[in-house]
Amino acid sequence: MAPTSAALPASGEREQLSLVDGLAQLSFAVHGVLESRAADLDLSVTQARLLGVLRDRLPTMNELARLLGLDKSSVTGLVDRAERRGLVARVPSTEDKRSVLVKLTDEGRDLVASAAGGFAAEVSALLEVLPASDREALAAIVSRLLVANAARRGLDLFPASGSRDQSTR
Amino acid sequence: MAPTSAALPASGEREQLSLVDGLAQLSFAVHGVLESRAADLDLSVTQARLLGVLRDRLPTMNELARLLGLDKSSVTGLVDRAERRGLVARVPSTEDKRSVLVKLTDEGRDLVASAAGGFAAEVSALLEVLPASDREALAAIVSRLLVANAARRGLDLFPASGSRDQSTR
DNA sequence: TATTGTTATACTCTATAACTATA
DNA sequence: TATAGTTATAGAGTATAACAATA
Repeated sequence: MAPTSAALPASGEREQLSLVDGLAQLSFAVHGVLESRAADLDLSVTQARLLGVLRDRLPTMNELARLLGLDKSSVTGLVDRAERRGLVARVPSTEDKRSVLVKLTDEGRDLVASAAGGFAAEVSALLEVLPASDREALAAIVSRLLVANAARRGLDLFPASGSRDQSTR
Repeated sequence: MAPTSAALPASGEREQLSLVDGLAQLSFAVHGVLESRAADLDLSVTQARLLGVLRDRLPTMNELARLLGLDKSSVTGLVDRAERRGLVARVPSTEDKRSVLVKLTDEGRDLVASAAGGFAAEVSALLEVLPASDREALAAIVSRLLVANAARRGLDLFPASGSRDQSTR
């Protein structure tokens, strides 16, 4: 189920990977790890993302839709299926009677911890072929890249640090 | 449609991104770029992958299934929809009358070139926030990482360089 | 009137199982 | 008998449009 080849980029003309092609292949590899670790727990990547988002948030359906980049009607079905499995629960909002909050159940929390652990272990294994100096340099550069782009788009890279939940108001 | 946050990893406790979390977020960012560039051309990521795989191959349905990591019945539908749009064509094999070869049409080739160009441009834009020295270091490290892991799994990172097509026999 | 969430509907993507035609 | 491909069927995931309840 894990896609092994990059497919779209890297038409394969050079003998050395370009940065764009390299990042594309790396991205597929990491995405494939996520896919297979989630599948081990009978989770799709989407369900895993849902649980991941809920780890440090108690969002409304609407906020969830924005966090996941989906239409609200898609989130209805997504949460339906997760709720049917006992991984999340809908909680009526007291502030606004139209709203519904979505929270992780204990079972959901266990499952997402498990998935995150497996994911981290397998990505770490991928990285073991690199010398420690490369890993340190890579961490620093990737961090700079993400921070700079997040800043450029006015996003919060560390949502749960300062104020508690509901970050995207 | 592009997922902005990493969601699963990065529970958000540190003030500095770990390498695993960073790679996860980077992977989501790159995947999101692929998604949105493909969507611009009314392609799903799956359709884009199909076209990408076909750029330098003339595989049978069966080979295509292995290349994409899908069941052959899934590939039937995938190719059906692409064929209906005029992006690929089925060609009966002369060697084995059971087999069907799948090839890119001219229109499909144009479209995938367009998609690849847009993808490269947008990923390059993401990278522009980095100093050139970081980009060079990143390219070198990512390349080492991919080559080492490919070698560890006995894979061919440069399929179309030596022998022509049908690499995964 | 505007917003929140759900429902109805439709399409893509995916898999399993059964089938047809060839080998 | 085994392999290549398709079909039938089922389910997840997604979106658009229409709706009910609440603001």
